[in-house]
Amino acid sequence: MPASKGMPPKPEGPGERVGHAVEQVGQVVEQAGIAVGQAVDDIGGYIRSQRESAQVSLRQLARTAGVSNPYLSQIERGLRKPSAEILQQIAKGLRISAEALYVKAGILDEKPASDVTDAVFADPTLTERQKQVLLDIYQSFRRENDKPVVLGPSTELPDHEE
Amino acid sequence: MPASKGMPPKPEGPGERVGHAVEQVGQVVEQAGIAVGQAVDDIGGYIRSQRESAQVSLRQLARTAGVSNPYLSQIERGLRKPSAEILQQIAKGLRISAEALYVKAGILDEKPASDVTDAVFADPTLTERQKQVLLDIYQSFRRENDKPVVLGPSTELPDHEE
DNA sequence: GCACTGTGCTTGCAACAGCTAGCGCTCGGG
DNA sequence: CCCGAGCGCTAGCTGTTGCAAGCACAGTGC
Repeated sequence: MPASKGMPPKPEGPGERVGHAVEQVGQVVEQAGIAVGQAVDDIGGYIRSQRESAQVSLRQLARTAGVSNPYLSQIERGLRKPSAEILQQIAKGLRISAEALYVKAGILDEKPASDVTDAVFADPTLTERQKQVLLDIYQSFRRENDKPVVLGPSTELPDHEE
Repeated sequence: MPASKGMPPKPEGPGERVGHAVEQVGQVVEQAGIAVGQAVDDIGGYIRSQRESAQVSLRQLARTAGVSNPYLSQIERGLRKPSAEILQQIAKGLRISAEALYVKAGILDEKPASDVTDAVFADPTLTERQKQVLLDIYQSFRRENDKPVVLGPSTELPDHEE
């Protein structure tokens, strides 16, 4: 495999034997990359999965997050270890909480689990109607997540358009 | 004042007039340092005050925290900006929560005292974006409850009295 | 064919984080 | 006096982070 800049070459080699060899080398390299990513608690893979489920390109996220797109690419592939400030910016671009990324990056402990329904009912700052509305939305979100992946993008697209 | 390494020289100059001038220059320098520290939300000053109230020397804290003592000195004086990992180590040495230092450093928002927020963040059945949407609605409901006149007294006043 | 726009990635570099080696100073003991 | 232990800090160095410039590739329209 020749050293090429930019996109990796297509696996369509000139001959089948060469092509098979190229594919095997590529798999070894990919597995090494995955091992590196997992060694840092896979924050890069998590960012990529969030980005893909939001159907946003790497460049678009880099722009909304305010980081360079090569650097975001390196982060997603586990080649670099971003600071908390960068994670904060990426979270802003993904419209998720920075805390979620901090937990994945290992700089913040995951909060103990507690029940949303009980907490909403017990909250003294909400009216009863507001509690019901919140819980209706909560339940509909959970129903969406119980459905097959086919229904996932259809709910995500309206948010993406906003 | 000659350029000296290590500790600053004692203000006991050879003459009173010289001594007074040295003190005034020293105060100006100190005030400039304080301004720099405040520009980064005074995480350095906060660490120093925690260390002093624990009656621990800079070297002792550096040792228990596992960071170099010159670096801890620079952090306290606002000359360097520590990463979250270093803050985590310093928090361990001070026996305080890392979250407290993250908040001071500006990489973590101070948590609203709410069980609902915790519960939503911890819920494994929601995606990160759904969590954020739910919490945005929750916060806007609470803001509405701060202005009962807007939504009409018939729904708000009974709950408000409770 | 071409040019254009978009995609994700490579490469090299500057700035910064964090460290080591060492400084001057204070204090206490011999 | 000396020495040792402790104090906080300076200066120089190395490795890492985050970036800009640029690459190859894919898709679209003329």
